[in-house]
Amino acid sequence: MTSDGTVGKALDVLDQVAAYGRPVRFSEMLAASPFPKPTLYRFLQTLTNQRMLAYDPDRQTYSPGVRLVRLAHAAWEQSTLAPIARPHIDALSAAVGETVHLAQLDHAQVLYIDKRNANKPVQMFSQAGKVGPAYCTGVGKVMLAFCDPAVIDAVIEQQSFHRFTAATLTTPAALRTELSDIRSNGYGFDREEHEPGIICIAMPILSDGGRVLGALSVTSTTSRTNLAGLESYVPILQDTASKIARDAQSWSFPDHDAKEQTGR
Amino acid sequence: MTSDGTVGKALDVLDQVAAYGRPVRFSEMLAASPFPKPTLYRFLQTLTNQRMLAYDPDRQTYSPGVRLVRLAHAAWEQSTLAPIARPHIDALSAAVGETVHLAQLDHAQVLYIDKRNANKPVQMFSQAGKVGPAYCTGVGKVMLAFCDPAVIDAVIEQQSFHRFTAATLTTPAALRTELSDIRSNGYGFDREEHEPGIICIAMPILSDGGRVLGALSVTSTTSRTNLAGLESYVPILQDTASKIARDAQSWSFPDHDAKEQTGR
DNA sequence: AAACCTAGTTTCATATAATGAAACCACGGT
DNA sequence: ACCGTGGTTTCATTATATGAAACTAGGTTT
Repeated sequence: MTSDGTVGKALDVLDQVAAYGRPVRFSEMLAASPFPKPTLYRFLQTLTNQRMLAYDPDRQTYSPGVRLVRLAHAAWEQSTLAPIARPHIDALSAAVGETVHLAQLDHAQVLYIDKRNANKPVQMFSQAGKVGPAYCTGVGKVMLAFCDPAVIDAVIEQQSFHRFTAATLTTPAALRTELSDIRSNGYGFDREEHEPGIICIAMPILSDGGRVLGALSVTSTTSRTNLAGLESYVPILQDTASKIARDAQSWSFPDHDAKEQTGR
Repeated sequence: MTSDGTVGKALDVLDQVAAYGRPVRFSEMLAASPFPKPTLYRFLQTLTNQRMLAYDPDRQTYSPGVRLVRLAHAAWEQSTLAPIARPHIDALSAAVGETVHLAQLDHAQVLYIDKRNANKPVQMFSQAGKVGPAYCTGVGKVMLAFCDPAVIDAVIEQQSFHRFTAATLTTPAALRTELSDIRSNGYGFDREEHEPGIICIAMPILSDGGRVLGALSVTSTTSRTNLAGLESYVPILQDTASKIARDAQSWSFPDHDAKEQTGR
C-alpha cells in the first residue's frame, strides 16, 4: 500500500524530516531509514534542490522547505473547509467568545484547519496544519463517530491509545461505546481527555448524505465553565455546522480519504 | 536546472495543479503539460495516492491535497522566521495598529509568512502562504535590495513586470534605481504600486553578516495616512527587525536560496 | 605526526522503474 | 447503431534508480 514508485519513497523521506520537528542530520535519518546510504543521500539532495527541504550547510541539517508553505496555501484554500467555513467560524467565535477549532480527518488523525482564539485572531499556520490524535479530542471522536463502520475499524486500528490524562479513553472498547453515545446525542465532549483542565464540546459537520466533512469545537477550561455550560452552545454549534454544510454542498467536495482509484 | 529526476517532474505536476487555484481536469492539464498522456496520468495517480492531491471522482478534478497542510505546518515552524518573529510582530502590531506583514524571499517571489490584521481590517490580497511579486511590493523590493548582485540579476530576470497600477515599476532599470535608493535609505515603500490606495513601508531583516533573512512591513491606505505618516514607524520597525535578527542569530538559520550543494 | 575513526560524498555495473505510442474503454451525443 | 471525446491500460523500449564499495575530509586517539 505505501510507497508507490520513486515519488512515494521521496515523499516518505520528506515526511520523515517533517516528523522530527527540528533540523535533522543525515546520519540520524540514515539510522532510522529503510534506504541505503546513497539512496537516502540522493533523495535529500533532490528534495533540497526542489526546495521541499531546506539544508543548513553549517550544521549539515535538513528541515522542511518553504516551498511547502506555498503549496499548502493552495491546498488550504481549495481542499479544505476553511474558506467556506470562515465567515461562519468568525460569527461563532464572536458569539461565544471562546477558542473555536475547525478540523478535518486526515489519515486517521485530526488535522486542525482553522482556529479562532478568544482574544485575537491567529494566523493560519500557527495552529492550522497541526495534527492531533483522533481518539482523545472532541473533534476527533465526533468525526469518527459518523464515519463508515469500516473506516472506524481502520482508524481505531491505527490509534496509539496513549494515556494523556486520567480521563483518556485507552481502549478500543471504551472508545467504541463513546462513539455510540456521540451518535445518539449528535455531538460530543472532550472531558479533559487530552489535557487536564481543558474541556470542549464538538459538533460534526455532516453533508446531506451524512458524510463527515469535518467538525468544529468550542474549547474552554474547567476553571471558567463545565460541561453543562458548554452544552448551552449546542444550538449555535448546530446552526453553524449546518450552515457550513450547506455552503459546502454547492462547492461539491473532494473526498479526502478516497479509496485508491485503481485496483492495480 | 529544473526537474531533476522523476521526483522533480512529479513536483512540477503538483505545482501545476496548485497554480490553477481551482479544481482542474485531466484534459485541461494535459493541454498545458509537457508530459504525454499516460505519464501525466500516472503522476496524478501517484500524487493522489500519496494524498498530495485530492481527487474528486464526481467532477473528475484534482486539487492540492491535505497532506500538504500538515507538512507546511512543520515547514512554517522550522524553516521560517515566523516562530522567532511572532512575539516581536505581536508587539509591533499592537503599537502601530495597522496591518503588519512578515515575508521571506522564495524563488524570486515574495512569500508571506505571517500577518497581523489592523484593528480595522481592510480586505486585502495577502495571507500567510500566499505569494506576491517581488518587484512591486514593499517587502519584495526591500529584500531584493540587500541581496547579492548576482541574486538580484537572477531575480530581476524572472520578474514579469506586469503593470498593476499607474505607479508600478515596469522596467528593470526603474527597479534597479529604486533598489539603489532603498540601499541608501535602509528601508522602502510601496507607493500604490500593487494596489491602488494601498501603501506600505517595509524594513529588511538582516543578519549580522548582512544576509537578508526576510522583511516586515506596515500597510495602510491613502485614505488614512500618507508616506510621511508611515515614515514615522521607521524607528519601531528598525527596532523590531533588529530584535528578530538577533533572535534568529542564535537559531542559526538554514539558507533558503542555498546554492546547489553539488557542482555535478 | 602517523594511524584511525566517523560522517559525508562519489563511482559504476546492474536491476528496476519510468516512458509513451498505440490500443482500448466508457459514455454522451447524433 | 455509429461516432467522438475524455479517460485508462498495455507492453516493448529506454532511461533511471539503485546500492556495494571505494573514496574523501575532519576530527580524535595513539
